[in-house]
Amino acid sequence: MSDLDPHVHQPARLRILMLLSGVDSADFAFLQKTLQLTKGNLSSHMARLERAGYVRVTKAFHGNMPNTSYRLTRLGRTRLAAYWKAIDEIRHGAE
Amino acid sequence: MSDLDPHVHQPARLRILMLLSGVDSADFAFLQKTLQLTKGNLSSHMARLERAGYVRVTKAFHGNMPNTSYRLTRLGRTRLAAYWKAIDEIRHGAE
DNA sequence: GTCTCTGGTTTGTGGTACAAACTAGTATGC
DNA sequence: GCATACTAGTTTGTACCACAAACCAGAGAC
Repeated sequence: MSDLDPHVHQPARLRILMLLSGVDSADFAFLQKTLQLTKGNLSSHMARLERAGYVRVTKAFHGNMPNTSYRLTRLGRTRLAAYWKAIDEIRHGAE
Repeated sequence: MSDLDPHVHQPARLRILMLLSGVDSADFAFLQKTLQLTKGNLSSHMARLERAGYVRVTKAFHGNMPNTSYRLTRLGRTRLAAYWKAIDEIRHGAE
């Protein structure tokens, strides 16, 4: 009975992870705009995902402007897949 | 973008609702045993689901022993279905 | 200069999941 | 009958966490 990873099982983070799983990399502004999260909220979710090792953060400057971008790690990808598997088990009664 | 109902989007409650969706009615002891929750935890989840109108509680006596049983309401059933729909949207990028 | 905008992080608060402690009553020794 | 243990739950306390508001720092506009 594989349990639902609490890092993934949270609406905002699930969306973040799904988005990242399709784009190779995305920056803070893009994530905030597409997911409609407040900056503070997004910031703390990303910090959490980073601490958990699910995303890698890259801070750089575009011209003079700071820019933070995120990419899913292999671990993050694995855990996301495992999450969907666990969801399917709950949904379809697998053991 | 239908959001994930927080009453449903919680591991224990999701399991409870899925279990109830398949059995017409189940009592406290059965839920506790099959879902491996502590009594306190199960009690508060059920109280929450009742307050939300997702389950109906029936208290009765079996012989001399008190017995509390739960059944999914129509609302609960609807919301559970909506939850899976919302999950699918996140999973498959529907709008 | 100073005002405002971009790009975030830190802080405070309210809500909540959880288990431990408790309550209420029932069966079981002895 | 009196205590001991078990059934069937509920209440309470704690620790965590999601969220937004407030904050910080630099950049461009005027």
